[in-house]
Amino acid sequence: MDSGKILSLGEIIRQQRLMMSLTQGELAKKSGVSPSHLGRIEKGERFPSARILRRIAGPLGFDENELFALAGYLSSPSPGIAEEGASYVGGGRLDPYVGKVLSQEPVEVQRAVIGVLSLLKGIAKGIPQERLKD
Amino acid sequence: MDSGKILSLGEIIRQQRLMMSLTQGELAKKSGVSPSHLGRIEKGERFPSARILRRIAGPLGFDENELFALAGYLSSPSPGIAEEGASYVGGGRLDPYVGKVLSQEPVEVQRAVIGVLSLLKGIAKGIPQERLKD
DNA sequence: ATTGACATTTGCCATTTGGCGAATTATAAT
DNA sequence: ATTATAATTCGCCAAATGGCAAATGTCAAT
Repeated sequence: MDSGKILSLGEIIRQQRLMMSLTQGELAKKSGVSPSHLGRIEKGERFPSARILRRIAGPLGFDENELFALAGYLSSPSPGIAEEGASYVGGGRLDPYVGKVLSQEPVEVQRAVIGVLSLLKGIAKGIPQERLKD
Repeated sequence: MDSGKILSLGEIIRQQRLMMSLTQGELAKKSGVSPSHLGRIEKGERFPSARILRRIAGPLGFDENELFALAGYLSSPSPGIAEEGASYVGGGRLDPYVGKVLSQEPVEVQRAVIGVLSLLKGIAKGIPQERLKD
């Protein structure tokens, strides 16, 4: 292997598998992915889907986010944190009281509430601004 | 919308799109994903690959990790939101999606949600238990 | 009612993924 | 050298994804 060469995902996966002293067959057993598919992934003949990546991450000792980033499915983690900050620009933060009240409800109810809110927003859109002042 | 039903990924995506006041065509332009594919995803006729999720996450205001977790591609939700969720633990857990949607709203709207919740509870009280099972 | 613009859905098909089973290669034992 | 076993690769095809173009639905204006 050429040390100056950027490794493809398949090469990284093969390298890591060998580091873990696993054959393709053993990794297949541990991950539930077929040996032939693993071989093709390593050779670059197939590109693994997210479902496959998730299955091989554990046995290969990868963090899922890391492997998804290597595959190009996720942006690199540190910009993600920046984005997270940006995603709160509008309202900023969640009202603590609202969060507390909702967290005591089942998930179905929490999401139902969001559905109703969405509906109300749609309806509120159709109300002229003058009427809103009444 | 059936309040007793867990939302599918497609339903979440549609809901979020409507929350952002986007048509499928507008989201298509912003994300580079075809309108027909978006429609099928929302209707549950197709399941989005990781590549598609990555492209729609930004325009829909999702954190990538969060959307991947909703799709079942990643096992852990976004750590940031999980931490925030933990700080509101009053006995339950706040759904990450719900927390995200609400944190984008002004505080007045967030607190209006409590009224909506009370309303739903009041309505549920007035419905005989047999009717709730339908 | 019709018409036009816009939004959504559907038909179709090219491409890609993923697994079964067979073929080939590699390795160890004799 | 041969033989047996393990490991990897290859042929093939079903299933799923994703986009183009057409069809259908919705809504507002006339």
